[in-house]
Amino acid sequence: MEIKDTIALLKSRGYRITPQRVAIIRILRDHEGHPGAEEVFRSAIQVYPNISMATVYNVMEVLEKEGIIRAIAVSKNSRRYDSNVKPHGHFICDNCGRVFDIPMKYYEACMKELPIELTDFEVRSLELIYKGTCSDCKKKPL
Amino acid sequence: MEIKDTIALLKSRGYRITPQRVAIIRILRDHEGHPGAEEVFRSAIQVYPNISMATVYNVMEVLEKEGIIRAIAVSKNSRRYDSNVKPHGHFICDNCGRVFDIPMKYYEACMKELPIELTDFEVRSLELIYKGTCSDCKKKPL
DNA sequence: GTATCTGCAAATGTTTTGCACTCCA
DNA sequence: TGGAGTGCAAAACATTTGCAGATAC
Repeated sequence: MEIKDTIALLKSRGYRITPQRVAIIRILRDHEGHPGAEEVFRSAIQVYPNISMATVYNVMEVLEKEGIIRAIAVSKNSRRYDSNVKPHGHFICDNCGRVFDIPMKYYEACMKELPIELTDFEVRSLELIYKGTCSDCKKKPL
Repeated sequence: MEIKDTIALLKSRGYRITPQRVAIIRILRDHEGHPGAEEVFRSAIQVYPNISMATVYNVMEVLEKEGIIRAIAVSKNSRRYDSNVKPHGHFICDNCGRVFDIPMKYYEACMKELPIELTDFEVRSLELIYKGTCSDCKKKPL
């Protein structure tokens, strides 16, 4: 999604367009991988030296709630964000922590596979998470 | 798996069989749902009033490492444990936090669906996580 | 006997909160 | 101008760690 479309969406939902929010949206769009809050903060502070982690978390929460980004629970205490909200899976390397996108062929099928007794459930998201060791980490002896 | 088999397995891997470990294994076997560390602790303390959270975490880590249980990242700071290690997915209710087991028909297929550029990756686990609202929570107005 | 395990308390790291100030609409 | 948003510092929270003493084998 274009930055101006994201901003228009937020505006239409009653959010104020602050420079910090715009900066973070831009950072996420320009970021290659799957940054965590800390990483977003480090980029944001270059633009707004006074920005705080609280604001980063605040903005990320808004963006997630509005479906503009997706949060990935990588491990016990660390979440990463993905600005690609189209259905796909993730491979998380237990060693280096990097996150890789994986296609998700069976998305539609998985969305329909809730057993009968759970038909009243409302599914809002579906996550497919592979964990293991990436090829780079496999090469390193330790 | 039978309790005595679990114990035999741990013993064969060089772990000591302490009464705390046996108690926790028993608690997990008797537990219906998907308890968190706190819940396991509350049960364990009935049997061993001196047991500490550190021990619970220690035991859970051993059990997870040895493939006896599975950890599920429910949300930012909360993990649940599942003593059913056969491939299946989970539905997590965003409202009440309960975890429901979901069959996973495409497990084998998903395990094989890594794209060519990721063929050197070693997959150790696969998680399918549905999130949304369970039927009970949908009934309650708020 | 001794290396592993436990229990305690303190530390860690991430995320959240309270509150005064700021600034977008 | 007024209320949503920010920044700060402190709090909250689950989880981890260091270490002395206990204990399985």
